[in-house]
Amino acid sequence: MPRLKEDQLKKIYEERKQQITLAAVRIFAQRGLPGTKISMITAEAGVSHGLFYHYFKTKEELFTSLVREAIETSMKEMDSLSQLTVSPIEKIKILTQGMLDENGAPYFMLLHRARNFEEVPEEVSQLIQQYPVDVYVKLLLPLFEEGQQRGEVADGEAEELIASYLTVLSGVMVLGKGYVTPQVDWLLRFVEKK
Amino acid sequence: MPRLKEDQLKKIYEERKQQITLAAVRIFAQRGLPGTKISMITAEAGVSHGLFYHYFKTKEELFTSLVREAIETSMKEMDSLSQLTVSPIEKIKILTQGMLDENGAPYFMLLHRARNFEEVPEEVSQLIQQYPVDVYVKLLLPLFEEGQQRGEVADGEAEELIASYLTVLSGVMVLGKGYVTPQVDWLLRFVEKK
Amino acid sequence: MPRLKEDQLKKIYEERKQQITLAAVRIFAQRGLPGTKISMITAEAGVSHGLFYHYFKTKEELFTSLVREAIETSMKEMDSLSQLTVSPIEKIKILTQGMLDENGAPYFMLLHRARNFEEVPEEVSQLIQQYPVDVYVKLLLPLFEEGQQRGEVADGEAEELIASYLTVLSGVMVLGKGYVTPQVDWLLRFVEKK
Amino acid sequence: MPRLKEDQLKKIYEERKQQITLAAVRIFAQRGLPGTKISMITAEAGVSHGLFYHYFKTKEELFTSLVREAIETSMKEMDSLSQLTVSPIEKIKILTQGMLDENGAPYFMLLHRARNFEEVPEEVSQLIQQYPVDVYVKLLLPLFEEGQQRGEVADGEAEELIASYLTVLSGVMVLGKGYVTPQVDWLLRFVEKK
DNA sequence: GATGAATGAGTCTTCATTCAT
DNA sequence: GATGAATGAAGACTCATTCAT
Repeated sequence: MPRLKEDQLKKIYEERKQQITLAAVRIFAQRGLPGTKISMITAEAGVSHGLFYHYFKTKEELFTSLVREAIETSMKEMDSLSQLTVSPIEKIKILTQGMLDENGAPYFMLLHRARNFEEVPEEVSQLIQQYPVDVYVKLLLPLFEEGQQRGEVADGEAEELIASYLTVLSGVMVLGKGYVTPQVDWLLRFVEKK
Repeated sequence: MPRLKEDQLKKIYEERKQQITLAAVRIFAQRGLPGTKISMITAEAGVSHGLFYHYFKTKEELFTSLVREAIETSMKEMDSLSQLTVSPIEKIKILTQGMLDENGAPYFMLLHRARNFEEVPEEVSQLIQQYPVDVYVKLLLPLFEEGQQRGEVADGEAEELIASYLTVLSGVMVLGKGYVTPQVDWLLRFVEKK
Repeated sequence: MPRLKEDQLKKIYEERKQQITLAAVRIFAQRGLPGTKISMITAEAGVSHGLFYHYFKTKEELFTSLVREAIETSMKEMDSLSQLTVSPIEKIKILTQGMLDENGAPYFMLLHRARNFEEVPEEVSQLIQQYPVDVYVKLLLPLFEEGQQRGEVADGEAEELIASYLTVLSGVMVLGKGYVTPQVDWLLRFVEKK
Repeated sequence: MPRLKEDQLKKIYEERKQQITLAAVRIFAQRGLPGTKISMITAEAGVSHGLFYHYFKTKEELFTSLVREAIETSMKEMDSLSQLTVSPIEKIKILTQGMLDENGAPYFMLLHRARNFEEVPEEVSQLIQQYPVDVYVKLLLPLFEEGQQRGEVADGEAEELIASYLTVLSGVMVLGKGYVTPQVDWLLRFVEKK
């Protein structure tokens, strides 16, 4: 029988896993799947490379689970906008700020990499196909349409407007250091009426 | 006719080199340096992998020379804007169109990869440091200032506006397939006055 | 265009492949799949470990193909007995000699390992299930029945006799060095009448 | 009652050790030394892998001690034949039955593996050299010679006959599942006179 | 005694690069 | 110039072993 309570073991397990996961997100985001070596992740996490395999089956498996997580998180965040009790344009502002947030960036970067570049595991390809940009567009459609009715959001084909705006936001997010991040208010020019 | 023969050989040499280079740009742009295998390049170019080394010393060397070329080309293009005899906002439109041009995209992608991600050869790091985004900003500054004076371009700190716009354009370019590419006129909202 | 004729390349390719294969058979037979390291095979074959992967996809793939080959060869050999124009007991003697033959032993050892021991690739398990000992028994049944009718072969349930004899022969073959190989005439006592 | 407690601990110790040992014999016999992972043994024994190292220093040490045990047991069994008060051929029958006994098989398999295959620890090699098949032959020689004198055992060079018979029995034993185990009476044909 | 987290040596495998032809 | 056989450094992954709890 173990001296350590099951709880304690569980806690250690989850903490270590989280620790490695966080390191992995950062490095995957920066270097991509083929550019990321296990040794980079474990060095960043401060553990031995052997421990990686105590927690994850393969590099690909971890990458895949991170992409899955990123999709879920981004869907949830966009969805949660509808709960807020502010005007549409305010919601769009919040969305914009959220997407430019430093902390979220690595996840978006991951998605970007999964979506466009590189050799990715089959499962990632499938996930990406299941959640094309279009899904986000549909999710945001009511918000933008309401904004148009209220005269807050620029007229025109709402779906294209949303898709274009998401492209811009994603692009900005993906670039990261080396580029100047535009002010939120400037970015909103793309969608504001007049 | 040894002369003729020499010319022919030279021509074949250049053609082959170009053939491999074009393949390399595409694949480097899509997969990055570590994600690109020599075999991918040579397969795409339709030659044996051994031949690669007749034309290039190493994978890194090719990557580096492509980055150098990309920098030169982009500098030249921006510079050439000043020769045109159209209004500032028109020039910015042309710039925008140029950057979104399909053909140019791979080069920009390459630059993007060199600028942000991945392990790159030392020489590439140096090139990138010599040509930060700021250099482009300075290059475009007269154009935007003139635009502001004429009331065509949005007010505000011109350098930040340029840098931000370049971020937006670069971001859009980098995303590629999987995202909706915004229309040029729509993108111009970011810099247009009113 | 290659300087070497396609034939020559093909020849080199086949020779090298054969060279590695032979080394592999010996070592797999002696050490089994998990006991065989790629470095052992390539050292025995006198090539670099990298070359192994020029000719084979994985260690498992090679093992599998060898098992397949072993099955085919053994089936063919038993089948070819029926072509001979000698008495049944003579054929059984030839079979016995053939199975004890040093050269064939590694292949049988391989089959034995695949049949009984060790972790083997899924495909090997399937092959082994498709070709149980029973298949050999059926193949030899006419031969033994004719022998019984002629009074050359011991009476009794022919199928069990064959199966038992194959067990004995396989066992002897599998043991190899460290044990005394029984004389063929002595082994024939198991099946000879009286 | 520290005394009682000590006894109990000792008992638990021995039981656990036995439990792991039994699991190890089975798996070593089936998979060989390199094919056996500590985790397989501990899973089979139903304990954590860490516990293995409370009872054994290394995998090799356990394997070696098992081989030693197998040698001792087999020597003892053959030796005990001479105590019996039955005819030589009866004794040979008992020997045969003993060797085919399911329970003993794993030990013989172990010996077989140690004798022929695989990478074994230096100490095992030495044990095997100290107890070649020849030792068993010498042990059984009086028995077979008596059998020949009585006309129960086939004529001929007794030592070769014994060695050959041991080969046959060992072979049958080693094959295990997948093969038909011959009946004892049928195997005796090999040594019986007539 | 017992557990499982942690480590690192050893293998498998990939792939950039060289080189004989 | 062109090819593909050959090499070996580097990276992914496994697993025996240690050790804190």
